[in-house]
Amino acid sequence: MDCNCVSDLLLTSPVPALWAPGFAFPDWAYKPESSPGSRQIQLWHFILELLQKEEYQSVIAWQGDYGEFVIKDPDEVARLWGIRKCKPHMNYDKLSRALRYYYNKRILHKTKGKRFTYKFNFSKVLLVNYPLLELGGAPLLLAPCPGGAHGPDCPPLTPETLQSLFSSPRLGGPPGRGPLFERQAESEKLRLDSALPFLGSGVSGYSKPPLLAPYGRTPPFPEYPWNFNPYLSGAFPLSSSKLPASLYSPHFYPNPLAQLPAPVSLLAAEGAERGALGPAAVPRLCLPPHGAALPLRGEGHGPGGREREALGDRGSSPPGGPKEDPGSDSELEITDLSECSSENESSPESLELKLGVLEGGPGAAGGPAEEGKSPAGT
DNA sequence: GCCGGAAGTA
DNA sequence: TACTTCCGGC
Repeated sequence: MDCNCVSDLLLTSPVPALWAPGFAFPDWAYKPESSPGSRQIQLWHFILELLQKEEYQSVIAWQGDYGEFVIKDPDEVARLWGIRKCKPHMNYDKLSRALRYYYNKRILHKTKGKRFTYKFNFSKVLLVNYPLLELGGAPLLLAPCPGGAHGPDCPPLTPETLQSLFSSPRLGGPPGRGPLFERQAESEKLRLDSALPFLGSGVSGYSKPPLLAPYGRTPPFPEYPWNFNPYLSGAFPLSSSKLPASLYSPHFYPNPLAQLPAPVSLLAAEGAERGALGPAAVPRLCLPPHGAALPLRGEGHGPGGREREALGDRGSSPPGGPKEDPGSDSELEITDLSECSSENESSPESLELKLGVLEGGPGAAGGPAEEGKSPAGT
């Protein structure tokens, strides 16, 4: 059965890189065709998309530790996921089951004690998709740290370094050549998991930076090193709309899996995943230290809410309203499950959801999130 | 709410 | 393969 949902629209949209503390997901992370093992949108991609969109702040948002997010409105997230997948009967129970399958894959894990709160294992996400950063000929990565140092001895990769890897300050530079490509020295190696403590198992010695005042999508930029706010939607030092095109060019993000011997890629991913292999067994990604501190982060975002019939009451604007979003970087549109085939027995009028600014921005169509939702709680 | 087994689906 | 659906148990 065909599903003629709007997912295609959404998925082929140029979604900008989104945040990770000190790291931005390249746009391939949001493309179904980049989804490992599947041509369809994967749930974690979808979650990232929502997290990236400002208009869904009241539905799902980054919170707590790096990589951690809270589903403020489980029903709404489930509804959106159902729309995307043409599963009108989707609910949070089912969605959460899918999320739980990510536990074993180490893509996600649950933040215990916090309702509706999960945490991304970015190392897995990254390495599965991008096990080896092929640096246009520059020998890179997956090599032992200088001096044979491994593990804790390996200089950590700082957010700044990661930032530099995926941003291109040289706006006039040759396309497809970010700072990463300027690093030619063999000693320049990248090691993701030591620098991004939220990566890996989720258990690390990383101590949380001081909390900031309640954060919003308007970041207190000065508070962040390299102008980076992990809580900004699509947080990136530069507004995504201002990011150099080269940042998203396929040249900049070749698919290493297509270029590398499978064993190497697999080993990298596997090593990062398990973290159990000895250092000699698993090539590590290393880069020299930059000495930059981890970005501070904000906290204290107000609770969202959840009270909505699965496909019924939608409505108004999210708290703060889906404002005009002239700078919106994606052209997402979720319209109607009626376009789904057989499975969709919902009333056509029950679903009309606009994401992003396909035409006139989210405000034009009314955001999916509602006003005055009560805090999630049951 | 959360977990994970089991069976089914595309 | 990546969920979806259902469900018993905690």
